[in-house]
Amino acid sequence: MCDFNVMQLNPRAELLLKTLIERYVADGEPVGSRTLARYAGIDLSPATVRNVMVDLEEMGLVSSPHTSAGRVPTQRGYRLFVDTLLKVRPLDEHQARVLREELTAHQNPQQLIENASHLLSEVSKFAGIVLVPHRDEQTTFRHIDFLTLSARRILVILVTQDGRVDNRVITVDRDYTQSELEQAANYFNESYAGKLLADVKQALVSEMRQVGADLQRIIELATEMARKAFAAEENATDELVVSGESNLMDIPDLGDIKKLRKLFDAFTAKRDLLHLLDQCMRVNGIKIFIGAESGYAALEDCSVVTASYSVDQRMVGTLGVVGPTRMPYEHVIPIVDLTARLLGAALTAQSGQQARLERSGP
Amino acid sequence: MCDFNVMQLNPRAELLLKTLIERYVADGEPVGSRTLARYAGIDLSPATVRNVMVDLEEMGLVSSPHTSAGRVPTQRGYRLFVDTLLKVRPLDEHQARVLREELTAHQNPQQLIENASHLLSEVSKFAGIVLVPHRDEQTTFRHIDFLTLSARRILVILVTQDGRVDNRVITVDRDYTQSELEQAANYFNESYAGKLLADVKQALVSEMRQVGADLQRIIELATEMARKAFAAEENATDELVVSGESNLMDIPDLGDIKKLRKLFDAFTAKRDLLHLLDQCMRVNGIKIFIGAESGYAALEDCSVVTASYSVDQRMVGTLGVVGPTRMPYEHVIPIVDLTARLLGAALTAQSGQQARLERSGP
DNA sequence: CTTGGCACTCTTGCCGTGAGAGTGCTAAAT
DNA sequence: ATTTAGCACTCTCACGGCAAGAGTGCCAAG
Repeated sequence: MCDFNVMQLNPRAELLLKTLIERYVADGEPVGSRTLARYAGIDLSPATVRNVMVDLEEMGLVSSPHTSAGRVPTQRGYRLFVDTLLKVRPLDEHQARVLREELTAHQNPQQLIENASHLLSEVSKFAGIVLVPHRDEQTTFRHIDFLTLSARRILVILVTQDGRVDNRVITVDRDYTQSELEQAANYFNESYAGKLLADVKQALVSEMRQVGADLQRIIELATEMARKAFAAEENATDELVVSGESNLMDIPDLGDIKKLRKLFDAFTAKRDLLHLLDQCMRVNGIKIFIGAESGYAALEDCSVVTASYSVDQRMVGTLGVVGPTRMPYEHVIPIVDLTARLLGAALTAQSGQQARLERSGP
Repeated sequence: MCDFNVMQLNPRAELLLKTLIERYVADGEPVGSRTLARYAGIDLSPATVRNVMVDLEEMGLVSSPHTSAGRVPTQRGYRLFVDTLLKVRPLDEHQARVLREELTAHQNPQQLIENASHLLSEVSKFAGIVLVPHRDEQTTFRHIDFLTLSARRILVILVTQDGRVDNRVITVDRDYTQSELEQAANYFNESYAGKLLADVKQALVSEMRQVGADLQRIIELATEMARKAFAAEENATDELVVSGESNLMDIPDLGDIKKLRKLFDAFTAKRDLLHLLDQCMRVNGIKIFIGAESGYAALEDCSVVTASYSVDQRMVGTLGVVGPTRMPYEHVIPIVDLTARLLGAALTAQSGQQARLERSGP
């Protein structure tokens, strides 16, 4: 009869829904027809407003907790609101300055990521999350070091082009001298610097057959270790940096300790969040998950506002804010948006400078 | 009149206090004279028990929340309990095995630390914490790498003897070629491997004056960078790894969201916890802070059970469990104790193997 | 020193009540 | 046809009283 996806509201109903959500987001209390009439700035009697309310209720945009309470927005109501009614406020100049000052290129990637997460939570007053996908396809090899820790345990330090440092211990089948290891590292660093990690692996496989006997030993060694190091790299869960979780404890909407607990467990487990953010990677611009839309039980009373950030026009990660469904979207959206831009810019500045340096280098 | 520190309880009072605490820890409800009489396994009437209770109450060991509730232990009651009445149960064999299997030497130090923290929370069902002090005096230099990220930003990778890898970006005053940087790194690695970080710094200062002109440049460069890297290292807050915070949300004693919030903020801020754990470093064996004894407001309704762990007979860090004051101490203590031993052993095994390896090395 | 008895206190849950808020409906007004 | 006023109705919430239950404190007897 009436298709919800293309449902049309008359301007008055829109205005009322909009102010209803604004009021509800502001005080967290069901809003009645009288207050709504007053705040909408329209000259209507409460009775008329009530008539509109039953329409909105039929459309599933609002609901009343009980007979004699006001109305609250439903999930679908929020959805329509953010999709069509929301006017994003320009970001408060003070907050914008804080973000701009803190997210400068004078930090290494890890620091930048953590900073972005921290700032998201600080400025939004909710929890900030930043996803850093570690993908072979996207990372280029820069430098490797092998250090013996004990008899057959070797510390491998892997540096990628963008300055990320990763290290892990691998166990090998026989003893190697430090000088063997150094030769292997040198070989790696000279042959493969600047190549994609994936290509490095490829190359290693084919090289195994072609190379002369003198190099054979070193390559063999390097391959064994690199295979292990890279294999681990491949399986490594993407990194998720979460900040300001405890902000969520002040939110009365999540007052129920059990909900909070589920949410915190989700932050610890990270799996669901990773998956969610991963989906956002493809989308350009802001993406908003309201309540259960995310599909994860732990987030059912939350909304997640995300944006992807790009380095050199290439999307490399996602960041966002997790807060209660009743959050000031018009406020949170520009925060997430600006943070994504700034983080992207800061990371781009680094990789850009670096690329330039290498093109003109020796 | 009566000195609380040397107060003597007759055996019966001791027994009653002990069972009172055991009961209270078990159900979290004030225990009355009737139940107490029953559980103490002693043949006394409730009335007699009540008489003892007033004595204990006068000594400040128990208190009643209101007239017609049973008694609950006070902080001082817990203190006396853990000091003199507590019989530590041997650790459940299953749990002990889990710990032993997980804390093996086949992990790098970072992994070991995180694992220990995770296990502490997993097994105790409270929050686990591990302090990893980064101290120049205790860390020995192993290896350094310099990589240019962009014009004047250099990525310094510092590896310490125990396999910890640290990296940071430093900004320098003029451009350096990669080969200059390599020379500098080589100089460092050959001259200072195995020395204490503190000594390395010392040496650098004096060396500046003695060295010939050809090396001068490199040393100058190296010094500049190392000074920055080490300076940062010095200021770096010690590392604190916290796990299983969300376990605390299930504890009804901390039901008050505000308390929980304070506690979580403490985990994030880490400052107070660091300080507390730092104090424990000096003490051998288990140390227990009950309620406000720690002196930090955030921990006022918590107890902290800690133990230091040692590498090669030298205490290098502290670990422990944060939980409600009403916790099963006899259960938590052996967990913390064993974890500290195992972590120490695992770390020692690595450094030991390594020391042996180096002595016999080239 | 221990015990039984008893009055007393305090919490907890329950119920009813009344005020307040807001609705839904209907009939009148525009 | 839309808007409005009026009114009965419903539901929540806070309050107070009340009875049951638990446990104490004290006293006097064993």
